Amino acid sequence: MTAPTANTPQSKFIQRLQAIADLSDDECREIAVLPTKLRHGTDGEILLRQDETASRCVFIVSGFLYQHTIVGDRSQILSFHVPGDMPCLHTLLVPRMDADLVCLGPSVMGYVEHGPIRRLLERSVHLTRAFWRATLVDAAISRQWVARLGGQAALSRVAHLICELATRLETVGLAAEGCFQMPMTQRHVADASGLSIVHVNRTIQELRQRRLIAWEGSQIELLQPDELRALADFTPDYLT
Amino acid sequence: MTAPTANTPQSKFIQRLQAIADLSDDECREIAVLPTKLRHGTDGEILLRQDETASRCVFIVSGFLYQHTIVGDRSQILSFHVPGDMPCLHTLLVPRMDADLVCLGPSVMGYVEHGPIRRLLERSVHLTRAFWRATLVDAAISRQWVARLGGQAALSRVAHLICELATRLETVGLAAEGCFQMPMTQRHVADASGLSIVHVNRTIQELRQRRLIAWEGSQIELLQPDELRALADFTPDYLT
DNA sequence: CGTGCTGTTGAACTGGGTCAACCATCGTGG
DNA sequence: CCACGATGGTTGACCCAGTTCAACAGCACG
Repeated sequence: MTAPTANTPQSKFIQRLQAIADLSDDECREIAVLPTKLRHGTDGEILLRQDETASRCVFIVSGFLYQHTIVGDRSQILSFHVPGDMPCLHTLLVPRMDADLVCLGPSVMGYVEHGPIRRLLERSVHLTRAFWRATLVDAAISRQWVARLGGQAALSRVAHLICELATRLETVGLAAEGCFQMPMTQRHVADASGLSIVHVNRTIQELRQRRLIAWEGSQIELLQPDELRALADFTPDYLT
Repeated sequence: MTAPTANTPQSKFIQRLQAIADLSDDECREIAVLPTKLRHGTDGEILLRQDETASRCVFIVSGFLYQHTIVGDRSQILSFHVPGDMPCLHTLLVPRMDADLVCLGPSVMGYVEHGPIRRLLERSVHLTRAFWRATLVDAAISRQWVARLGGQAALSRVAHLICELATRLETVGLAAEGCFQMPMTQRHVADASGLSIVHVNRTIQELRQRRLIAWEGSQIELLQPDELRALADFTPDYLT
C-alpha cells in the first residue's frame, strides 16, 4: 500500500509497521480503528513500573521513551523508543514489565488495551506476523546493544548509539540528512552506554573535535555519516 | 498436559515450550511430528553464519550452542543456548542471521524447515502465541545481558551468567541442586562478559575462594545459590 | 613426544571512574 | 526585576578495575 497516510495519532505507528512488513489498506484501517486513548507525558514521568503487570500497549505519537532499570546501585537504560514504536508490545504475551518505561522529554502516547489487539490478531495471521516481527526487531536491537556494551570502547559505543537512533528516526521521517532532534542529556547516554557521565562528556567532545557529529541542545547532526558508521562498526540491516 | 514425555529428540523442546505456555496433548503431538532431521555438531562448528539467510530452524537435543559476532577486533558472544532452545526461531520471520551460530562442545540438533512450522502456526493461534512467546523470552534474556554488561562489575557479571545458565538448565531438567555440566572455557565466559580472559580467570578464582561456586572441567556447581544470586543481582522471573 | 589448548600467575600499564570544582542556563518565587 | 536553587555541561587531578604482555604448567591428542 502506498496511500499517503493522514497525520493521525496512529500514522507513525502504521508507517513503522509498514517498514517491517507489508500491510494492506484494510489492515492499516483495522489498526487505525483500534480504540485508543491519547495521553501526554512529561520528562522523567514513569508510565509503567518494573514488575508491574501491563494490561495495555503504548505506541508513541511524538516524543521519546526509554526503558530503565536499576542494577546494583547503577541506573541502566535498556532501550530507547521513538515515535511509531510500541515499546511494551511484548506485554501482550508476557505482561510483567522487566523495567520502568519512562518519558524522555514531553511526549504523546496512544494507549490500546490488550483485549482489542488480541482479538485483532486472532483474526489475522498476517497482522500477527507483523506484530511478532516488530518484537523481533526490538530483540535484534537488544542483541546489538549487547555487542556494543561487551565489545566496543567508549568512542565507538557512543557513536553506535547515535547511528542507531539516527537510522530509526529516519524510517519514521524524523531525521533527514543525518539531522534530528532528541532531548537526550549526557546522563542518558551514560546510562545507556555503561559509562560515567564525565567520560561521556569527554567522548562526545572527541566526536565533535573529529567533526563527526554536532550536538547542541537537543539538535544532533551526523556531519560525516560514513566515517561515524565506520567508527561505530554500524550496519543498519538489523533495524529492517 | 502432564503426560511424561518419552525421550524423543523433541522432548526437551516440548518441555521448554510447556514451561513457557501451556500446550495441549494435541499440540505437543503436532510439534512432535514436525519433519525433523537430526544432525551432530562438533565443538566450534559453525551451523549458521552471520548474514546468511536461514531456511530452517534448529532445536537443541543435547549439547550447547552460542551466537557469536565480531565487533571491531573483538569476539563477542551474544547468547548461549541450552537443550530445548530453538536458537534461531526468529529466522522464521527475519531470515537473515545477525550472528554466527556455533556449537559449544559436541551437540545434537534437530533441523526443521521453515515451511512446516509456518503451516503449523497458521493453523493454530495458540501455538503461534507459544512460539512468539519463546522469542520474547530470548529477548528478555538479551535485555538482561544489556543490564549485566552495562551496569555490573566483573564479579557480579560472571556470577549473573552462571545463575542464568543454572536456572535455564533446571527448567529442562539438566541441573539439580545447582549442579550442571557445560563445556564452557574461560574464553567463552570472557567473550560473553566483555572481559579479558585473564581477568575472567581471576574473577572465577575469587568466586571459588568465596565458596560461591565450584568449577572443575565442565562440571559447575553453585555452592551457595542465594549468596551468588544476591551478588549477581539475579532474579529468575524473566526466564518465565 | 612434540604441539596446541586451557588454565594460572606476575608485572606494568591504561581506559575509564571518582571526586571536586566551576560555569551557563533557566524557571521560580519573593 | 532579581536572587535563588536546580539542572546540564565542562574541566582537572587522582585512582583503580581491568587490560596487556609474557611466561609457565597441565593435559589431551595425533
